[in-house]
Amino acid sequence: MITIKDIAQKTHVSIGTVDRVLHGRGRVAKKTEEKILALVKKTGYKTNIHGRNLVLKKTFHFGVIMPQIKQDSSYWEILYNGIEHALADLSAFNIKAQYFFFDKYSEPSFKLAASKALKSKVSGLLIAPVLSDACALFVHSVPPEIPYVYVDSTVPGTTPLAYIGQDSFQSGVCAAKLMNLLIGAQASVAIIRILPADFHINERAKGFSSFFGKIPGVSVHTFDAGGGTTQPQFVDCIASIKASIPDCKGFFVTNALTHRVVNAMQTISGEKMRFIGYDLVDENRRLLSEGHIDFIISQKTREQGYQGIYTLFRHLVLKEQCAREILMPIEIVTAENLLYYQ
Amino acid sequence: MITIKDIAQKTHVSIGTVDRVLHGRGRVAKKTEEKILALVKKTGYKTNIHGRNLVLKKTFHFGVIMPQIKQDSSYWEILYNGIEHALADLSAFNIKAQYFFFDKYSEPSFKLAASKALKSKVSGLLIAPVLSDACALFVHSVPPEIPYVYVDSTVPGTTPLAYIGQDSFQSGVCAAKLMNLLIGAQASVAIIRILPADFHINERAKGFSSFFGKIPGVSVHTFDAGGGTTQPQFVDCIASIKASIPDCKGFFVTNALTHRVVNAMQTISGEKMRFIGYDLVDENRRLLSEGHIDFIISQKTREQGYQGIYTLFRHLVLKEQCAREILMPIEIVTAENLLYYQ
DNA sequence: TTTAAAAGCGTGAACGTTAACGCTTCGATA
DNA sequence: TATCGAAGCGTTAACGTTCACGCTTTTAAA
Repeated sequence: MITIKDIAQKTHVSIGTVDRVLHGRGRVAKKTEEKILALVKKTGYKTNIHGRNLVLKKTFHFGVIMPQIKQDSSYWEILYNGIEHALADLSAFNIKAQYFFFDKYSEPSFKLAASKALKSKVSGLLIAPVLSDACALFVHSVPPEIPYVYVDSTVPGTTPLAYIGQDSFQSGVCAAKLMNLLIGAQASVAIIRILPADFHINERAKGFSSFFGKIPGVSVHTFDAGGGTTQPQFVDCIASIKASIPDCKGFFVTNALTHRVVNAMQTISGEKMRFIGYDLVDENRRLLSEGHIDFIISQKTREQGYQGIYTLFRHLVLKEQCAREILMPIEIVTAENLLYYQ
Repeated sequence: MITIKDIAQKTHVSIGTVDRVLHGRGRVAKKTEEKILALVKKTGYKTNIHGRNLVLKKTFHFGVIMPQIKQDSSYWEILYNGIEHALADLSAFNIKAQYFFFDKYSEPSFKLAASKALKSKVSGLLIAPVLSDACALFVHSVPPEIPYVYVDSTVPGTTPLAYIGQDSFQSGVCAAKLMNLLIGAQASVAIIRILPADFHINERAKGFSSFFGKIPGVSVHTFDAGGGTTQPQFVDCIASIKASIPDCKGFFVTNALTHRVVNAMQTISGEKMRFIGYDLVDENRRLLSEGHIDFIISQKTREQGYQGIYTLFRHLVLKEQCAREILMPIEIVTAENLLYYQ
């Protein structure tokens, strides 16, 4: 392995000079600098991470700004687990994560969490920008030396270090293909959007509809339901939806609250219905394994958290380049392969 | 962070003594040793990986014993990619992999590769034991200080450090569920086992059959085809299979050679057939995206390679405990979500 | 020409761990 | 009573990198 010492010897300077060049700390003659950089390039010198970490023994503070873990049926716990897993894998390096949770239905709550994060002198940020407007405002106040990575969604007009997410539209297409297999070529199917509908929810619904646009025998109806209502109210809502399309054979629920729709449906009628929904939260897992949900589309939320932290690590600790966009596979989960997801 | 120096100071000995205790190099009084170990436990001392690696600057040689990359329609290239990816992620550590490829249809070839691996003084082995008998024989000659990890399959009666693989039976069950959706409740379906059939191939077929055992309307027929034959011969073979079950609506091919069956079928008749097969090799990807294959079951082969190397790393470099068995998810891939798999 | 500042570069200590080497002390054997 | 070896422990250099500090040389201003 080639070291700073090697570079120094071959260019007839000291390691201090090489170090200054490598870190752009100036105070080096142009000719010397060029000579050194040329050799660095030629030899493919890469700084030894152990030497560096030993002397820097610097603790990196990563700030994580995300919704409260228990929101969306504890969907966010999956992201949290992925983050913690990455931190464990990187325990050889001194990395500390500090969480700043917010209420995904409250912009002030986001602002509070975000400003707290900035104040605690983090060296990088991992953000789940579900409140995109508030987030856009916030990231413009983030100093340029602090990189931020988005998971789950992205925010137009901002410049994150990376975005790690999903192709929501295509996941809807994928769900539609499966639904088509389940209900056949002649039927009606309902899309349930749980309010408040965010970017993903709309994209998923669009993707789903677009697939059936090519299947003339199937008609798609889109409905909205209030996710925050009590279960009796929710049941009423679902009941009226069902009443409005008598030949409905399947439901596509565009977020993790799939289980609420299924449970509501079970109290309404014993009729066999097909359900496709999102995210492997506990209640959905149960209904899937018992055969009440047919398919769950999973977006590798855990992996998103893992990759998010790893991206910050690569950039800040290893000082490496990293991909600007990582799109996660659209995972199809059913009773028969559920066991091996987590 | 607590260091050896801290331990030494608090126990009133030198760092040399602490080091000897930590490495069991003896030459330490029992009382001193106990005192040190107690403090180590109490403080939760963990050796700093950077300090260690700096001084040891030891290069770890991992040996990889696996089939030739191009066998099974280049299936093994996927494993190879996963291995290389892990090595890249671990480039901060001095790890070199040396590959020992063998012909999966030749035991002597395996023996040759394996003995070469042993001779090159590797500190750990990653083995794809597709030739399980030859492998069983071999691993008994591996000195106990050299750990070995299995990927793809395992070998009964041996003691690997870990096994990273798949639940073949359940993947067959999963395939059957999808096939059932594709062909409906009244039909015949064929299982094609490509010879020579290995452990996985048989398990997949069994899992598939077991699912349809509960569906009286569907009859399952199992056939063997020679994978090594020329394409005209192969076409004849498939043609005779088709002729023997006139109401056959779907084919389940138990390995990566799915594309050969599909291609053969296309030359025989234009009739619409359903296909479910294994592994995302290039030719299968193409047929999947063009709609000629309905589903591909993928076993995260890439991830297996990655995890295999990472397990050796954790054990040899970090000296950490690791899981004895890692089972990969059974991934369902179809035209609509293919794009995001690699 | 003298003086001061700036440019350019080298030195050395520190980070935590490892392991070879060497120094005491003590009991046993000659 | 010497001599020897073993037991027990400490010392030290080395790994590669970083950066504060200080030294010499050049340049510019007085």
